Amino acid sequence: MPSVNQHLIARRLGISQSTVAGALANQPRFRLETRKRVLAEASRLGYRPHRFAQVMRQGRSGFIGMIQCAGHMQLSAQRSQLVAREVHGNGYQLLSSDAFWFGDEEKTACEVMIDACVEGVVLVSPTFSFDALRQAGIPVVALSGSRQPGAPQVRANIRQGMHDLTRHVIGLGRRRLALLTQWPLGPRDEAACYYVSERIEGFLEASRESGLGEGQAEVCIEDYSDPESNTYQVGKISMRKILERKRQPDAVLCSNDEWATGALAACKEAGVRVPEDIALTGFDNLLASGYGAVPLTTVAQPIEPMAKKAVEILLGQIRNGEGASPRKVIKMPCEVIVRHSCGSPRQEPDPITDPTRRMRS
Amino acid sequence: MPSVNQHLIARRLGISQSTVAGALANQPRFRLETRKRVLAEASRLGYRPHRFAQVMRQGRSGFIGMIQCAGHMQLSAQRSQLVAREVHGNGYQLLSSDAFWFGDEEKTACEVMIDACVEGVVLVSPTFSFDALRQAGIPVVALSGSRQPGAPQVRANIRQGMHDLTRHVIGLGRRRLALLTQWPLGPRDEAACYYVSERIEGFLEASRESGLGEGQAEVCIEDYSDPESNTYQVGKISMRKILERKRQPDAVLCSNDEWATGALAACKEAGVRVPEDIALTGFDNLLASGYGAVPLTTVAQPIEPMAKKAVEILLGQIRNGEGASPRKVIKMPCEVIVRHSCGSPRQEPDPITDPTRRMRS
DNA sequence: CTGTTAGCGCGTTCAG
DNA sequence: CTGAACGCGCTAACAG
Repeated sequence: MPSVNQHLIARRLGISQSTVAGALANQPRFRLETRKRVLAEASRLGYRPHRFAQVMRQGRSGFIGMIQCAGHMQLSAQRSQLVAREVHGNGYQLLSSDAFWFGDEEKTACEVMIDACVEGVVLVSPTFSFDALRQAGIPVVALSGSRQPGAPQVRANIRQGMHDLTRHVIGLGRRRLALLTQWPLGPRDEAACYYVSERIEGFLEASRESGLGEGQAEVCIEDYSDPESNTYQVGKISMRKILERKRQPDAVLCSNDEWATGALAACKEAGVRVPEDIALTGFDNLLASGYGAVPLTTVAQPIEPMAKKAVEILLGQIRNGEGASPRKVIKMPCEVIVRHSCGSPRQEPDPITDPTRRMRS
Repeated sequence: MPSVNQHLIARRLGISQSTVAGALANQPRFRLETRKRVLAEASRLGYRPHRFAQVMRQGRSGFIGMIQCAGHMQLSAQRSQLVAREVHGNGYQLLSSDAFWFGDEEKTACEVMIDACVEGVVLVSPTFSFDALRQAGIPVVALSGSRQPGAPQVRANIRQGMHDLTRHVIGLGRRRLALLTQWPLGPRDEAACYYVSERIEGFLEASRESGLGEGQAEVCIEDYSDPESNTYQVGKISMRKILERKRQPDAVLCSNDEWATGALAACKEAGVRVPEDIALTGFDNLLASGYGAVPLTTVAQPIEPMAKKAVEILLGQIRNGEGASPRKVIKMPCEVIVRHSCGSPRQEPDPITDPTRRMRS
């Protein structure tokens, strides 16, 4: 397709194609002058080697694939951007696609990758199993998302993040905590859904450590299965249910920032003040979270080091031929981002002297 | 690279490679039985044609490229998702990249596309000029973003959207309007920056139509050039400046939803109520905008028809060999989404009987 | 109806 | 030091 090829350069210089090939590869066996002439003519004509021909000849494509699930979510988008930078930094081209682009989800995405002869694939927040890739002998690494059979995974230490966040909230004097979370729609095996189960574990662990008793640390598992409604909406509806109760928590820990944003809206609607009446937290530290009506206290994942590590592992697999890390899981530490949605430290609220509780009828 | 090729199938069936090729292509000149046998053996061995070899032979790659600028922004991400679906629906593979992935911005992105022999490129919200593609003879279409020399563009009718929104706000009784907008950092020619100038025009036009006089429709052009700060932050800071004034507007129209969200936070900080004291609007109708503390009145672009149209035009260019639409601009209508941030219709506020003005000292 | 042959652009080997 | 020749996997024109 590129109209200017080695043959053309050769003809214009009155030499043979293979000489051009050798000169372009800077093989020392050619006279320096010849090499210079070839290079000059090549750049003058705007020569670019035909990648596809190179691939056919060399066997390796120089492509690394990236498949995201739900790249429209901000966190996923941030991750993929960092992966891309890392891939390019290592001299590869990136072929990216989104599983949601296709009707039949993961199947087509895998075929695209296989067809393009990618040397490896980074799965960004996968929600399906992409076993077809491994069966085709392509090295794979998962960056967050669900666990992939036989592939290493780099992910955040959700448990530690939730643990630290819970302790922070308790440290501010809150005593009736609720964790708002949701099982994913797909299969619920523990390994795949670590991001749910670790949130719960970290939450309960921190509560126990702080001496919170029965009913002081409640886990609310929402089973909201309408795939049409967006994440904010789910958070809003879930929070409404909590606000309808007789006895309300004084802190609600949401499983992500979108939920928390929706929950905030529900509070506002109901006349419940944040953080005075109820403390609210998110997870993931989205860009918007610091700039809403109530800046969110949340947990940040180390997305940059995570992306770096994932690509590093993949390249290791490609080079060492699968010899690197077989079924390893690398957990990287989260950090609590303190903003305004939990307020300042406060005493155990005295139900008699404290007039701030429950403004709604 | 794919270890199973036509040659292998041929050997196993005791026929020649070219027969296999013909049978796989379903050429009617072969016996039905032969074709069936070949197809069966092919699928049994998991044969997939080597795309790169096909490309070399046929000249066409079956790839369509997509370059986004700032794919981490939600609107851009939504657009690219729709483009992807459209591209696949037309039997092409999508090769996508983000100009921000590379250090040197557009240059590498173009090279990637050229190297991959894409047959055309959709530019999603481009902020640079991607002339290198056109120079390489690759058909291009821009979806929103800045105008590309010699390439058709599909974009929203920003002017009409802003016009309708302004009329809506005025219709609710607001009389001191401010439009908050910003010139992009790059070159400021009108054609490229229509999304700024059309906002201004639509705003002023609607104001004039409604009989608003001097000082009742103000355009505030922020020149905030710190590339580090995010969009929400810019909106917040810009709004703060307005709130510091002696005489404040009673409606602030922000140039996008992120700005409006940041502006909302600034109001909250300053004790200014939305919509009671100040009406606030956004633009783009992001997912979050309906679920914040104050659901945003905003303008929705018809992103789905836009994506469809852009791909349709590109395919036309590819097929008809540049003959389709040379330097056409297709504008598609926007729709005002009414939520809560402008409140209900109200009388001209009476400064004496109305106690709601300006709570801050 | 089937097989032989040529060549897409590149990199490598082997003669000269 | 240089060029001729080959083959990666595939398609298409042509010969049997």
